Amino acid sequence: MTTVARVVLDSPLPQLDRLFDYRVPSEHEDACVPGVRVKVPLRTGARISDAYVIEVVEDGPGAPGGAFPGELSAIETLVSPVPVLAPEIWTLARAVADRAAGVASDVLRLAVPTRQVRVEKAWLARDPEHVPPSVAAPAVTGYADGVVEGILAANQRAAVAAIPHPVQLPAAAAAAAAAAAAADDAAPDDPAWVPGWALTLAQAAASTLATERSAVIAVPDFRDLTDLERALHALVPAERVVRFDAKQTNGQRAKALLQARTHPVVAIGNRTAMYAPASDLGLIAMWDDGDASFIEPRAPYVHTRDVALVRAAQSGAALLFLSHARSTDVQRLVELHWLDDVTPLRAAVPKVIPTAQQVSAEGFAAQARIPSSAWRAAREASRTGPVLVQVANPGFGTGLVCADCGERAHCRVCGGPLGSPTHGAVPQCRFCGALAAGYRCPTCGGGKLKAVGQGAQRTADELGRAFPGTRIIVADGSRPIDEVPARPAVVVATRGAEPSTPGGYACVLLLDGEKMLGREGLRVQEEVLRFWTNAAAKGAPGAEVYLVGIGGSLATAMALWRLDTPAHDELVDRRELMFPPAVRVATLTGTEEAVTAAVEALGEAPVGPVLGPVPVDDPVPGTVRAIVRFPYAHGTEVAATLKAEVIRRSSTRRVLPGGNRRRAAPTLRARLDDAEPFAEV
DNA sequence: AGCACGCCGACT
DNA sequence: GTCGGCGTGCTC
Repeated sequence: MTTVARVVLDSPLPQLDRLFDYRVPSEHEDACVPGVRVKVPLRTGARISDAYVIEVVEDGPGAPGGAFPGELSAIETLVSPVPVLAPEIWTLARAVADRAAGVASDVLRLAVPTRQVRVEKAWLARDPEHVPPSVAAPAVTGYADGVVEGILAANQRAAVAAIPHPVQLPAAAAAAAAAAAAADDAAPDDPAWVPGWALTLAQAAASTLATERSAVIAVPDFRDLTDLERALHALVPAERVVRFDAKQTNGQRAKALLQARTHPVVAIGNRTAMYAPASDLGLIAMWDDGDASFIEPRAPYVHTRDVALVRAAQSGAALLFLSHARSTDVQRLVELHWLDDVTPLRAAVPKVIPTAQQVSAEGFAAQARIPSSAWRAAREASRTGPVLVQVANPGFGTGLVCADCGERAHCRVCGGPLGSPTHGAVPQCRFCGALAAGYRCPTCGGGKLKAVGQGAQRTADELGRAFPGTRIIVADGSRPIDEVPARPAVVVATRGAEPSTPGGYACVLLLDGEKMLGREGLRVQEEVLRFWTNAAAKGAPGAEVYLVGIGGSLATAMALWRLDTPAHDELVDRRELMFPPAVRVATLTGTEEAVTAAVEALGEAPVGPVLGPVPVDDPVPGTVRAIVRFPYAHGTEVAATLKAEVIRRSSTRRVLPGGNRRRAAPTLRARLDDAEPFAEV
């Protein structure tokens, strides 16, 4: 009778992506439980691999069938008795990897931080009797009575249109009121305002916590995380909120991970939060799933939305996607009736006023870009509170041209476009950053450059002249501002970098919309709608929002605040073209032979013509790439076939045509649901 | 990845 | 007759 541990190796090799059996030495029998880290010998005893124990079984004379027939090696070291890999996170990683034809240990690398001895010691020494304070279930406000609560209670799933304006936190409001009554020392910048979505998610999380179940919430960026955390702290004891984010040290992440496993908590954060091992999961939620930050840059490149969908299916927890502009991916699930469609009470949607007139010629003053109605409204509003002006580009202009002949100025190093970050600064390449002092136009020899297009700085300069005496604030990627005070000012911000203001802006101007829509790409329209709606939602309830230079169906959708309509229309187009997310895609790269064989192995599963193979020279010359499209219903089968092909190729030939051995370049790589090939369609 | 096993050319 | 070449395949 021996104790056998089935382990998953920490290896990126697809042929090792399965469970291996090892004998558990008797001195480790007590501590060897699922989730602990071990070191195991591989092949020859000299090679040691890190691994996680997945299950522990007794293997005796009446051994269970299917066990490894040969003689087992013993576990080399039991690294720590702390079980860091929760069973449900293993199941999740396995399913996420399978869906993407990837390797489970790659997913585990995203889900489990590296070991932190001090943190583990502190956790082992914790008081096991300690019970954190319980939480009262708040009402979810701003929606029809009981609608969101009903979804949570029944573990259902929904796409939820967010409340499109800032809201005041109930508890903080009460505290502020009490403070004002006792002594008149309220803080000048009131921390009691958060975006509507943040309060809704905090209320939903608190309701879940009230039933002693956990919630996991993923948001795209750091500022969103701050907003959500602030809202949660008004409803939930700090001890019950666990944060996962990219800026954390490894120790902080390791601590958060163990904390999440100990008691029901609200786990919040960026992409990695979706892998938080929160005990007894009751709610999975995402804010603004269309944000590109949710695209995982590490193998197997699984989008957080897909992780959420897999986890929801496995856990049976409620699932909420909150956003203003709906992604086509979520729209697809709504149209399948897999997600319910929930909208807030329409008491205070932004008053969007599209102004369709065309004012796009380059080099005009700000005044000329802004229609007179919007101009008057902004001027009026800037007397009482801050006005937000959204522009497409940072800096002084979008680019530089020769002042004499009008030829576009390019970098001498890499050929990229030149720009000038501040007025009068030395021109700099926007791609490689090289400075271009003493630039001479290669066409006419002229030495003077002028800016074309309007950046945030130029718009700010012009507005400053047009609004004498008004404070002008510029916020962009290089000068981020989280919040501005609720005082008269004009805030010029690039899309996505808009500061918040307590209570919301008095008026919002959305400039450059046409320019933003002019970019090429499959998801441009979705993205622009996100930028517009997220900026519009920074306005006070019912504030006027001028959408400049836009007409047609997008303007109508904005004016009616019906953001599912463009998502639906877009999805109809994608179905016709067979582009994602109407279908799934697999990108295959490698030798022509391997790629062709992989396409053939897929048999009848793909739909539409195979795109390629075309030469790409990406890892090495001689590489080709093909894109196949397939229906969601064939996903399991396609991923399994491609994974098998990758394994087959990884353990056979590593020689490229020409006879030179290329050990670094695998003959076949498969990547599923990669949006990049379509980014410029 | 690494490393052992296996079937064809030049050596004491 | 054997030593060793690297292509092929496996790792509990």
